[in-house]
Amino acid sequence: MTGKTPRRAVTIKDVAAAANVSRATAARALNGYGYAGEAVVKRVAAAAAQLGYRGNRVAQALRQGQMPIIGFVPGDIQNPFFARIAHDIDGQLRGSHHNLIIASSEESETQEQELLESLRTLNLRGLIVAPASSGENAHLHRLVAEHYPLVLVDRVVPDLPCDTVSVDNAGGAQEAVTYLIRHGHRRIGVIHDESRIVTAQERLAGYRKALVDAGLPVKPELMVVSQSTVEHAIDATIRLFNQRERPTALFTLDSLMTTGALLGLRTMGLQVPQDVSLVGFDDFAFATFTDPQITVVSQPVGKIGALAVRMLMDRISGHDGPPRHTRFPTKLIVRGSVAHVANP
Amino acid sequence: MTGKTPRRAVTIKDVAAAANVSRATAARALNGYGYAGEAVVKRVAAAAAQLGYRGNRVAQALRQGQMPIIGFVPGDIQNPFFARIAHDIDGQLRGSHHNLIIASSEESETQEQELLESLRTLNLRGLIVAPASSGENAHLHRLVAEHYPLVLVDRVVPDLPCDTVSVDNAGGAQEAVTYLIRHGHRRIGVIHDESRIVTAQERLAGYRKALVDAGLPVKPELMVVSQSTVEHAIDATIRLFNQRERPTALFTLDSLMTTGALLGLRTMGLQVPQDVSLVGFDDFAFATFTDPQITVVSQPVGKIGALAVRMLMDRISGHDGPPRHTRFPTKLIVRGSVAHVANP
DNA sequence: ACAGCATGTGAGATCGGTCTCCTAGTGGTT
DNA sequence: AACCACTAGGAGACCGATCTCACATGCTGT
Repeated sequence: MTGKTPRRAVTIKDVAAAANVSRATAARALNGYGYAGEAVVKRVAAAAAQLGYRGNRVAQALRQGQMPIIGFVPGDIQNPFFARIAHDIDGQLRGSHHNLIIASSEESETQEQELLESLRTLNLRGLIVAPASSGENAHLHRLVAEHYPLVLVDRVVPDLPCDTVSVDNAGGAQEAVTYLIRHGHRRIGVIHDESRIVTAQERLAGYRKALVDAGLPVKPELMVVSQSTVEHAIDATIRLFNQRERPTALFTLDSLMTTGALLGLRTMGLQVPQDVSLVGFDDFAFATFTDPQITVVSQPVGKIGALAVRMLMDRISGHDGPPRHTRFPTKLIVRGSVAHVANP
Repeated sequence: MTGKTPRRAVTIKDVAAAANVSRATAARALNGYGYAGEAVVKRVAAAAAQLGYRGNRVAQALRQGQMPIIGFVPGDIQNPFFARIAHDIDGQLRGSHHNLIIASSEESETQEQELLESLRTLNLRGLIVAPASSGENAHLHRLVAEHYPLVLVDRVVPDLPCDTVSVDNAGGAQEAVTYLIRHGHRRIGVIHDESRIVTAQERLAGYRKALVDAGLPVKPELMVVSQSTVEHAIDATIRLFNQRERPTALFTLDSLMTTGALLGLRTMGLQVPQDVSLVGFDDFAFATFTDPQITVVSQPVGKIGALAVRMLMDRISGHDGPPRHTRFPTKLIVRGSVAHVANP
């Protein structure tokens, strides 16, 4: 060990020289295409093994026009929902000799744009994106226009002609709120975020529809805005329940907000479900951990990543049909956080 | 829209042609090195903007020998601890024009090997790894021997000469168990995994040391093995507490096991801290969520990723000193899950 | 007027593979 | 003996960007 080996990788040229053949022949022998004599194949393989040849995927990618990599741009990798999807994508990809590159947009539109731009120039095979915004999204439209393989997960952008995998947010929310109404609740609060994010919009729409269908008024004072973090949700909950006429029930739009609501209610000394009934969108590990356990709208998280990959691979291998949209149904999981209230 | 635009990217050749200069000049104008006339620079810039030129990072990478990407190989991206670190790495990397590629080893040694092999051939700038095993790790040794920039996080491999960022697992565990001993506990159970993973080994060593230092026996029947999942930890807890002479306290080696222990104890009808005192390694969102809140050994998670990136960047930019090892101290966060017991 | 220098630009090599095209040798057929 | 089919392997183009080198200006100083 002389200490500083300047780390020069073994190239196919080295292998060819060692096996005493040309680069072309070495490549043929290693990759098993075209004609290659048995003796030569053996010699080349031996030389490659001996030198520890590993090929250079960058060079291969340049020649072939793309990298055997697909990109995933979630809203936030720390969100267990996206972590799970990332995990599933990774699993589904394994074996197809593709790597996964994860780059979180941190729910920032501009960051998302930069990331997509950056990933595009890497010549990835395709992208799976959960767009941070439902707004303009010119960058996504551009990708689609270029026929760049793209699948949207969780968040659907209206009018963007590409494959999507999502869940029935409106339906799930509607079911949850209807369930509360059936238990006699009339003043049902909701914590939602500013709803640049499509899923939040859809869930809020479901909340509205449930009320309207039941002939109940949609009251602005029952709808408080919060960012999707535990801390902000705590504040929002306290604001909501500090009103003169309190809600008797609360619906939260994602698991972080559900957590925040729970903590906020506890801070205020309000008991679930005696004082307040609670239903949250999105099941989460600790919903069964509390006392009482929380009633939630659960999404089939485990199916989303796998299906997205299948759709993407389909596109990559040339499928050129019209955009396909899959919406998984949600399921109301009844636990113990909702109580009946009497109506005067 | 004819429908099928075969997506041919704009190359520098196109830009050069449009600006009526040579490729070399176009490159100079765009990258601002060497001489370039003002008028030409403008013309080229205009042409590039007009055509939507974006450069091809694969080609650049081939020419320059490496990709502006660093890789992160965590044990499990679904583990909030690693998700947080991934998030921090990403943040720290942003602005230095590097992308992050995350590829989870799923705690499998062979998968880790394949991933590293695969990432190596992508000519990444460097790697941040949390090795799945403390065993042989020939693949890691090979990387180090090749002077491939490598930083280990969370899990230190003995004798591997590379930079590491970890926490004081032994010390933290020792502090936790000593804390239990001071509260009068003599039969202290521990749930640990098979400990291929270094952190688990170190934490278990801390448990042992605390007992030995206090002159207490280390009893095998108080140490149960469980995989690091909630489900397995529930089983392990039940096994542990089904013994004739029950432990009065329990120490768990990570947050998933703490969760499992809590659920297991609840199933058995045992109250924390009245029947059993509990301390967990690693703080987690829901430790403050339970009643009582859980006393834990917390790690400075937020510092690990950022420091790892700084160390890695340092190596990438040529630093060639001896391996540096940072161990962050842990902190015992006292909440309400430990009670005093009287000793006969 | 001409050397000497700073400046601007193009031709072509290069990175490490892949792949097309071409040549050469072998064996079989007529 | 002439021809063809087929196998084996080499030469060199190519992917897209960068960079060295050479060349062509125009300007200054003597």
